[in-house]
Formats: sequence, C-alpha cells, structure tokens
Amino acid sequence: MEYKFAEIEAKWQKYWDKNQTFRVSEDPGKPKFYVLDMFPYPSGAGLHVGHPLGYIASDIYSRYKRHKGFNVLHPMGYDAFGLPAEQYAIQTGQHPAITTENNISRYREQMDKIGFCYDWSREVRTCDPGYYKWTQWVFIRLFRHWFSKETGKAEPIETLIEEFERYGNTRVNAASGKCPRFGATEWMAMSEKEQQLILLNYRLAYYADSMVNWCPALGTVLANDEVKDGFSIRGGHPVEQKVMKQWLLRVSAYADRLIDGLDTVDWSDSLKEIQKNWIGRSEGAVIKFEIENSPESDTGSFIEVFTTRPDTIFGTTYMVIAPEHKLVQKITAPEYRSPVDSYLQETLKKTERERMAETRTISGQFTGSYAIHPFTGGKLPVWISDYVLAGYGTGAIMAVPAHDSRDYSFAKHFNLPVTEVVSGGDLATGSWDAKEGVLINSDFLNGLDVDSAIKKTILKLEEKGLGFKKINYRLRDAIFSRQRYWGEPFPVYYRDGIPYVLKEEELPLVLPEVDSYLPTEKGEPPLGRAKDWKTAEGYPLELSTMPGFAGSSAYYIRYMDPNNDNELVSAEANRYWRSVDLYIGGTEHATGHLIYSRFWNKFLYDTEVVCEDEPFRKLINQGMIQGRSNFVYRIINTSKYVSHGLKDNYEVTPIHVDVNIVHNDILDIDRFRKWNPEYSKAEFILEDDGTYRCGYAIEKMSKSLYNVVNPDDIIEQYGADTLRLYEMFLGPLEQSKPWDTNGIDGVHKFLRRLWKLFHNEKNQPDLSYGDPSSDELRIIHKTIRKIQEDIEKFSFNTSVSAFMICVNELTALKCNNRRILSDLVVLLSPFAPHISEELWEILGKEGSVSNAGYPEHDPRFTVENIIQYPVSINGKTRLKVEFPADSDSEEIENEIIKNNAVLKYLKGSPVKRIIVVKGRIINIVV
RNA sequence: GCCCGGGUGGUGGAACUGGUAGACACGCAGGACUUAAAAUCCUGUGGCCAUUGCGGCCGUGCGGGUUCAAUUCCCGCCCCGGGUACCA
Repeated sequence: MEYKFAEIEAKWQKYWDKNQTFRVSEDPGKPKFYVLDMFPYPSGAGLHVGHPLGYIASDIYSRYKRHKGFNVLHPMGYDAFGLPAEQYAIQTGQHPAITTENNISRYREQMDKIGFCYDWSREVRTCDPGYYKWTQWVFIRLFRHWFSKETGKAEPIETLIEEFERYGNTRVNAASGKCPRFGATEWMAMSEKEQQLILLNYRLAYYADSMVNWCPALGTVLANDEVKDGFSIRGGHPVEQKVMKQWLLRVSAYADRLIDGLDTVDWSDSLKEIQKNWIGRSEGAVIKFEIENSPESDTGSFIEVFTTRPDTIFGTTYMVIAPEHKLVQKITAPEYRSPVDSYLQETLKKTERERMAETRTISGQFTGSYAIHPFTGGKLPVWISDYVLAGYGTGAIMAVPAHDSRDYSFAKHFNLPVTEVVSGGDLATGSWDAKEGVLINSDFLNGLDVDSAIKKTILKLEEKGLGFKKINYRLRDAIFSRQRYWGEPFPVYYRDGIPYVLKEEELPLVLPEVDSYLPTEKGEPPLGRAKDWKTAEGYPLELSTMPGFAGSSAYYIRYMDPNNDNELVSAEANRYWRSVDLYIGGTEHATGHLIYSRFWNKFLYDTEVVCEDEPFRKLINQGMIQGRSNFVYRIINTSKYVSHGLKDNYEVTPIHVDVNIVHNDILDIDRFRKWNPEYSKAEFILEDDGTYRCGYAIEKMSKSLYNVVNPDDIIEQYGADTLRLYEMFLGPLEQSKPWDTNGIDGVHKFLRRLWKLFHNEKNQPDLSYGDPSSDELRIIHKTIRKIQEDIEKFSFNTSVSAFMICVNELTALKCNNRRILSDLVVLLSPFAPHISEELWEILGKEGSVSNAGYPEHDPRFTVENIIQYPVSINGKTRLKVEFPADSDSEEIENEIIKNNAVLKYLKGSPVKRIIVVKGRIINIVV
C-alpha cells in the first residue's frame, strides 16, 4: 500500500501539536472569524460517527477562512456537569468528577484522531471552578438587576430601591411578579426582611413559589424544555406538577427582544419558527367581567380574562375558569358546592400527564354564578373546566363557541348557546375561527372587519375602564435550581429565611464533598450532607445546584478569554472577537440552550459586559446521523440462517447483527460465528455467489441495535481524511441521513488516486516543473471556483464530488505539474488536512499548508471559446450543435435551421419560432 | 389539529435566478492483468420497446395548470420526517 494514512496522520497531528499551529490570539491587523461547535456532554459511550459531522463541517470552514486570511477562533470544550455522571455516582459511588475526567480524556483522544484545528489552549470545562466562578458571577449580577419596561433593559437594583424610597412602586413599570402597591412612606416603614421580599419580585434571578415539573425518579425539578409529553427528556421518567420554592430566571422579561432579535440573525427559518412558537407571543386584551350578586362589592368581584379576539365579545355565551383559579371557592353558589368540589377533586389530583392523555375528553362544572357582559349587561354562566389552563393568561376565558373550536365542542357537549358574530362560517358543522369576515349581531361593531373590530373593542373597553390591550407570552421564567449534586453551587446564603448573594470576591464557591449523592433523610438535596456548608458568618448556603443550561449559557464568551481570572472576558478580547460568526449544532437545543444563552447574552449586553446583542450571527443545524442496522434471518426453530435474497422461501425471524462484521451488506461468516457463542455452530443458506447477504433498516444509532459505528474503527481502516471526506460526501449537512459505510471505498479510492498523481509506480515523488498546459489550468481553475462557491454555501458534499472530478480529469491528462498540484493541495487541505500536509511537503513547500494563501480563481482560464448548445425541438432535447461563444442569437438562429441534422428532425414541418438562450440552449418550435 | 422541512435510478445523492434530469460515488454486469485472489485499470448501467444499424416512447410522490421549455412556478391531493399541542 503506497498511501500510508496511519503514519501520515500521526505525523501531522504531532506536528500541529508541537508547533501550536492552531493557537490564536487577538490580532488587530487581521479580520477575525469565530467558528463554534456546540460543545459536547462527555458521555461514557464515547463519540460515535454521528457526533463529528458538525465538527468536521466547522473544521473545514475554519481552515478555509484561515486560508482566506482570517484570524480564526475555533475552540472546543466540555459541558461537563450533568445527570448521567451523577446517576453513575449513585450506583457505583465513584465521584462524578472522576467519571467526567475519564470521559473527557476519551473524547479528546477521539477528537485528536480526526485532526481538528481547535485551539486547545482555550478549552473550557463547565465543572472547573475557574470556569463556574463566572457562571456564579453572572447569577449574582442577575440577582442584582431588575428589568425596566421603560428602558427595555436590565437596570441595577439600586435604581429600583431609590425609586421605592421616593415614590414606592406605584410608577414602576417593571417585569415583575405579582406585588401589591405601596407608597414611599410604606416602603420606608418596612423591615429589611419585608423589603427584601418585595425586591425578590423584581430581580432577574429570583426565589419564589411556583408550579414546577417535579421528577420523583430524578429527585429534582426540571425546566419546561427538559420535559416532553410529561416525561423527563433525560431518562424518560414521569414528571408531575407541584408547587415548590425555587430559583427562577426572569427570561420572560426578554420575550419581546428574544423574538425581535431573530430578525437580525442568519438562522434557518424552521429554527426561528420553533423559537417564535416557544416564546408564543400573542396580542389581545384583558377584559373584566363583573360577577352578579358578588358577596363583596369592592375587590374580587370580577373575573379577568385574556383574549386575542376581543372583537367576538358579543358572541360570548358563557365563561370558564381553570380549576386552580383563585375565585373558584368564592364564586361557587352554595347549592353547587358539592358538584363543584367533586369536580375539583377529580381534576386536581390528575397529573399533567393524565390531563394530556385525556386530550379532548370534555369535562366541566357549572358554578351557579353568572358574570355580567360589559356591553349588553346580559348574564353569562360561569363554568369550571380543565380545558382552561391556570398558567396561561389570567386562567379564565370568555367563551365564544361560534368562533373558537374548543369553546364550540364544550358548548355542544353541555348544550350552551352559540351566537354567531363574524360571518363566513357554517355553525352547524363547527366554529369559524378564521380572522376573516364581517361583524354581525354586535351592536357598535356591526359591519366592521375583524382587525378594525378588535381595535374598536379595545378602545371602548378602555373608555369604560373595563379592559386594556395586553400582550401575552407562552414563555415562562426558567426554573433554575436542581436538587442534585453535580452542578454549580448557588452563591447564595440565607439569613432569617431571606436569600442573599455572596460578594464577587468570595467566588468561586466550590462544590463541596459529600458522603453520598442521594438526598438526605430529611429530603434535602445532596448538598445537605456537606460539612460546614455555610458562610464564614455561619449562615446556611443554598442546597440546590444550577441546571445544565447554566454552564452552557456563556461558554462562547469565555472562549474569547478563557484564562482571565479577573473578568468573565476582557473588554479588549470581547471587542475583538465580538460574537460567534458561525455556530454549528443540533436542532434539539432550539428551545433550551439557544433561548437561554440568547437571554444571558442580552443581559450581559445590557450591563455592558459584552458588545453584541445577539451571540450567534449564523447558525447551521447539522442533520442527525441515524443508524443503519443489519439483519440475519434465522429459520424458525433451527440454527440455520438464510440469506436475504432467499428468506421469503422460509419462515424466519430477523435478528440484529453487529454492523461491524458486515461489509456492503455481506456478512463475515467467521466473525459472526465468533461474535456470540450462540452462533458458533450456525449454518447458512447462501446466495448463488456464495455470500450471505444481510437485510437492513434505518433506526436510531444505539448499542442495543448493534448499529453503532465508532469513528476510531473507521480511522483505523481508512484513515481520518477518508472519514472526514466521507461524512461530508454522505449528503447535505442539514439533512438527516443514515450512516452507511457502503460508499466509503469510493472516497478512499479518491485519496489513493490523488496520491498517485504525485508519485510514479515505485511510489517515488515524481513532479514536473514546467508551465502547466491550458487544459490543466482550465481544470484547476474550474475546481477553485467550484470549491470556493460550495464552501461559502456549506455544500460540502458537492465539493467532494468536484475534487473527484478534478482528480479524475488530471489523472486522464497524467498531470504531475507542481503548480497545478500545489493549488489542488491547498483547496483540499480543509477537507483532508493530513494528506494535504504530506503532499505539501512532497511539493517541497515550507511549513504547514494551513498557512498557505487560498488560490485565486482566474476566469481567463475557464472561458470556453466554443459552446456546445443542446438543441431541443418542441422542448425535447434532440442533439447538440457547437457554436463559437461570441455568436449572437441571430447568427445562431440563422445557422441552426440550415443544420442537416436539425432538418432531419424537422421533416419539413414549418418552424414557428426559435428560442436561443445565449450560452444555454436552443429550442425550435414547429 | 396547527407550523416548518422533504418525496429524483437498485442505493447515497447532483442539477446556477425555469434551460441537456440522474453529475460524483456505491452496487451490479462484462472485460484486462493474475496460476488464483486481492488491488488496479477499462466498458456498460433510469425503465420499457427495438436491437442489424438508426432509433422510439415513458420518466423527478399523484392529478391539473402556466410556459417555447417545469425536479424548479401556481392550484388541489397523498406520503414521510421534525416542532408544537386544550396557550383563549
């Protein structure tokens, strides 16, 4: 074998490491470019071939940008806190730090073998105190700020205190929890404890009772994005709703900016759409409905509803409040007490999961009370039903069955009236939810279209003091505490039950040792076991730790200045690197990390720690690599296995077989017999050609399905350059696709043919030093243009094809011209860096190819003098005719009808029209 | 249900703003080299018909439409993948 990839790859990996080839620093003389991968959680299983897909793409782009003269920041690190290491610790007693350290070494080893150009001197680990010091620091800053809706940004809490001292909270327009009104004198009269409790309502990191997702199996609460369909995403354990005191981040304050910012970033539409839906902004109105015969005349005598369709107010025929609504007890009429109580018992004991499972089973109970319609004064029965959610809007609705499908089904079920107020639907078959049509049966709104009616209704409500315009969000504040061990400790202590944050100088607050990773007997989190877990003054420290997204929310900032002990990032480093120019990672982070880190970044922007409002300018979601499983077919009740082509003649059971002992769907029978003792005596019914052919299926890549392919194995067999090229060759980056090794030989063959261009039959370098021929120049310049265009649009699969075409063509010309091959090597080096370095050396060049300038495309070499025009007759391509490139349409038209071959096709039919698209096609219409 | 993607040979996929559909590669078939195999190289390879040579017809999920020309644009449907789901 001439192309010794194993030797070459080891050689250059050592070279890069020794020469620190990819180490970067701020260099004002060069334009910067920041390329980031989503850093991995180092799991015990190591990397499989799916993981590096995005890393390879970003590596290619980084190396390309470097050739183009950019100072490229391309770092890597580890999202090292997390549940699996802790679960493992619970089972085995091994400290999660050790598990994590081991897994990181394994990841690093695997990544090094692929030949990435990371600047490893900038590596970060979220579990390192030198790193999480800054996670804690940001938390303290969040605690010390509030969000002003006046300025639209975070403001120091001192400004709020000043305001309270002067005016109380009556004029404050803040993103806050529910807080009673007070004046300046009242504020001054409050105890410190009372004042602190008030301030908690305003802080961006706050401590409050809230409805949380409690996961008993994991012993912790989870954020909304960590739960799907009522189960935890990590581990798949059931999750229930519970009220608990927890730390939260006031992400909702930034809802508008998080939506608006999406217009300024270059992300895929689908990802933007996911974020928009998750934030769920809806414009509408809050409307007050008075309750008839309310026992109290002042407060609590009305129901507040939120609606996006105030225009349909005249179609309201009843009201619904959520079972958890605070007015439930108050408004229930005595004679309805008992049915209401039993309904409440029935629904409130249900978990979130059960409610979801029973989607669309309609249930509800009349309270016996009536609300008063604000315009007609009519009586509207008030119902309780679980189809109204306590947590959204006001937890109460005005039901308009004619124009809301949920209200419609409810009304039909309980025989409530339906009043049409927007024309256009057929109420016999269903509700008319569309915002189209003309208002009817609606007093002062009659004749208006929906949009004007909405405006007019709000205006009238405001006049009467019965309502106002309101924007609602689906996005909730993020629950930020976890009752777990392996995470960042909160820099928080409690005095008199009130939380206070540590001073910045006291950071990092280092995670203490514990004797066990389980909750204490009192049910406290594991940190309850730590000795002396209190401040120097003796105040107890917080026992929860931070969630997974804490450490990943600002890691891209830390990479800019990873060893700075005095600041999260220096202003100088931040102003140079600014923000991430290209971010590549999976779409699964759309509603978690990518929301939280945008929120953190905006906060840091408001407080002038960073200089860019959005952290990730361009973002690409690489597709998932799925597994491709192989099957053998055992004939029932025998130990005979029949090949795929013949299996239909027997009754068989398909059995998963390790894909690593199958090549191009052909089973390695010896290895199969050795794979598992169960198969040692297996007999086979083979195809006519003597092979055993396996069946296949596309499934998740998973150990249990025996379809996991480890990049190390591929590298051992083919080399890292082949792996890199093949992962790109598989298809478009964004598309999900199965890992199928069937085509890898072709890519490897390409590298061997490339090698041969530089060598004679005896594998000695053999180059020519003259001027390249025009054919050679045409080929290389065509390739320069194509590769460059492809990289700019992240179409790496077509680049690989272009390289193959180039090498095929140069091989046909027996080209070994040094100038041509030098350009080719630079073009290829982002994709296959090891072989490129080796060939660069063979070409007699100094230093690393990664420092070479990118070849310039010169159009003079690629212009064609003669163009081959496809000629179609009535749109069907029939033949090809050559014309000089500078002939104009008229000349071509005149020539083409004289062409013998064309005349043959025309068979004398009269020509109606000739269309000539210059440089493209000729179409003759007869 | 709603919102995004996507359906092209045996397979992965290619096709610039409407302009030669199937590039490149795998697989397969045949051949060269070899005692043989591997490796390498050459030829063919969407389907159907014709095959003595020319060739002809069909074909990008399905059905319509616009156009000289449609994988590409428009309308209606089917299927697959992802997100989200009583969010008023």
